[in-house]
Amino acid sequence: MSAKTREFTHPETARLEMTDVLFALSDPIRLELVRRLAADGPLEVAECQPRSGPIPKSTLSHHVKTLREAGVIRNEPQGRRRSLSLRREDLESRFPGLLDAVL
Amino acid sequence: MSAKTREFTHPETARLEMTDVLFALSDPIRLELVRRLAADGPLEVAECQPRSGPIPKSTLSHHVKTLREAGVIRNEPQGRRRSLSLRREDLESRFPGLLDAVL
DNA sequence: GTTATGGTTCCAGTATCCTCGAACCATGAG
DNA sequence: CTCATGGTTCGAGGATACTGGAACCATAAC
Repeated sequence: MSAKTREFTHPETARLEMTDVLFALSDPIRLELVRRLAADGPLEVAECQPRSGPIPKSTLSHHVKTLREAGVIRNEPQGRRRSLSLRREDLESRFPGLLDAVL
Repeated sequence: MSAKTREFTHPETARLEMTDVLFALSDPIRLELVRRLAADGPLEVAECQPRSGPIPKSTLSHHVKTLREAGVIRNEPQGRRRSLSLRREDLESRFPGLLDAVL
């Protein structure tokens, strides 16, 4: 019940940079991850393995971090696991149409 | 009058990769260049200097090349100069809405 | 408490990219 | 032809990103 689990920092919607978002989406693994989040809703990190084959969890964690820091996804602790979700509304309000064009 | 000037290779519309396009657009200098092309129409390379301050022409040429190889812009010889233009229709047909969302 | 698990962090190695000067190239002007 | 110009290409240095193993951390289960 103690909340020792670190809450990650997420950039505010108003401060999202288009170049950062585009860069985060320009990697095949990350783009696939985002598309799956868009289709299947919130997922745990372990469920985000690319179809092309499993990658080490440290690598996956790195890509998740890149997407989070760019403001594309949210990473929230949920018990022992973590819930990844797409920041749909935030992205839509800041960069209208961008996410739809990418998905 | 001889056409010794090299024609650059431009990727076919059908073969444009979304990750390549997103990556090409994820650099501030290149994004600004694309936006100017969208607003002002075809430009020469020398006219594409960023407002933040002039950069060496070799650097600028490198960014132009990145955009061309990703299929974002066209680079055609025009006399002694070169004409840069946005591949609007190609991008629109391959990735509908993407360019509009970025501009 | 002990253990197993989902996930992050640290670190090093490799690869890729950005930058920029220098050399080069083709064209148009004189 | 000679020269100036717009632009590319080459090469090297530095910065940044991707990958992956190992250590670590907090939680849930036992």
